[in-house]
Amino acid sequence: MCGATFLFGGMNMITKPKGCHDIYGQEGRKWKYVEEVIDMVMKKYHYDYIRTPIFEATELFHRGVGESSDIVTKETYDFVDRGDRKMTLRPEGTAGVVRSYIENKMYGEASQPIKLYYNGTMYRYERPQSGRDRELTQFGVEVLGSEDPMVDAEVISLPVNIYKMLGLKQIKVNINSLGDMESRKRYREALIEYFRPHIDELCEDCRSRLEKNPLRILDCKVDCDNEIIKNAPTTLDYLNEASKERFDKVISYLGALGIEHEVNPKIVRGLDYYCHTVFEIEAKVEGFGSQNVLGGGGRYDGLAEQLDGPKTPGMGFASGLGRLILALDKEEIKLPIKEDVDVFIMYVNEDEKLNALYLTQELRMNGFTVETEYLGRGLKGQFKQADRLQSKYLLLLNSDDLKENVVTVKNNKTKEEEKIDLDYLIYYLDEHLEEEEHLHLGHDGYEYHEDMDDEEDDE
RNA sequence: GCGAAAUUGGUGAAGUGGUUAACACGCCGGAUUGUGGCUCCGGUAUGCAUGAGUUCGAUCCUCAUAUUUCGCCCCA
Repeated sequence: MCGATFLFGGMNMITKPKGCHDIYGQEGRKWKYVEEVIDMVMKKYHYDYIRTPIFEATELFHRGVGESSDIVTKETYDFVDRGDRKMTLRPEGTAGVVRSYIENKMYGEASQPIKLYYNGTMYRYERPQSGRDRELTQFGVEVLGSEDPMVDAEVISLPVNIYKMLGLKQIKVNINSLGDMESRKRYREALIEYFRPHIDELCEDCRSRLEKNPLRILDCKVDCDNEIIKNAPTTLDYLNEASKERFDKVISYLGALGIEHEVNPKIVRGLDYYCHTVFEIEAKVEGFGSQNVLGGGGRYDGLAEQLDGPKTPGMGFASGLGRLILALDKEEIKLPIKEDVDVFIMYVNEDEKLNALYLTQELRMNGFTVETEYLGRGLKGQFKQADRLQSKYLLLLNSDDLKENVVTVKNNKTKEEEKIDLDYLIYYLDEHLEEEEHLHLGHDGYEYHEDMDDEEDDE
């Protein structure tokens, strides 16, 4: 009694860190399901799973992601370890994967290009709000070693197809090209020249962006209706011939894949390593909030070299799992999550309990999902519990029956029950549960939603 | 980093400067001594985010802190 008061009333309860979440129960099942779909699609696209450390040397992110991005300059979780090494919890996935590619000399592997996918937590010290957490889960891919524009199209199609497969409908793909390094540099200079005379007409934030990251002025929300921004030169005006051709190919390949998209010159992306193709996928569903970018990515042909690796073209995307699930919720998409139990084993006395324990293991080892009683409840309570778990069959153990090597098996839907010989039990359950499976098959499993192939033109 | 709102049991919530803080759901028990899901009856134990202040007295008023939510910034 005192203990309870002490624990719950007296002390400050320890809570989860700001901007983090405990995911469990129905929410946990949703995450698990979505991750299963991701794994399945990645397998079909033949991407290899990679798992890199959650923390890396701080320098990796400064050299990789870039000094001008906010993510690195003021949003990282940094710490010094006991050996005085400067470490950082990864704020994004690409830098670590490319580091691993170089360190493990994957460029030397026989099978090229290297196609990798990851799914893991990232950390950013930000002010939390809807769709933005300090610990976030992202899945994504990196393709290293091919500069074929087809790769760009494939990488864009991947998240789009995952979203569609999950049933998401209201999404929009924005795509743009920054051009190669030369185009990008020329554009940046032109942009500064263009904005400099108008600097006083822009908002305060934009003034500070001018030298540091002028591309970002383009998607300023304060000034988005400002004529100066509307009339600013776009990246596309500054593409050289080769870059322009390349971009046209990406667009045409996307068309071949049936991926609806819009060329939006305002998409510039925040991370320094991008060149050529950049894209973002927005959730357009009502009431989603301001953090509506589900995923994005682009090409980063210079990154490997910047990290002291061989010059290697790269293309990737990252998508926020939390935001994806938020979008699924907002579109009220029911995921086919199965959580029901095949068999609930009921018992009352100690002798029956021993048999229950044995049978529980036996059935589990034979592939059934089995639950039993752990709290010493009476039969009434056990029936209730079995219903809560939506158990398909009930096993009632009875000392007298056990002497004759039989148990009562009750179909919890039809309420029919019969006594089954223990030696025959597994065969019996197998047969009866299989019938149930057939009924479910239409609703379960992964299937394309009808609108997957026929796109409407509502743009 | 800046701005706004919120925080009442296991859950959803109503409410008040003053003896026992509604109601509902859930859970546990009983009616039904080993066949439940309906119904009826009872129970759910010093619970109003944390800390300080004002007051004879605070869940309520004030301040601080934490967390959550929403927006800015930025991003997935």
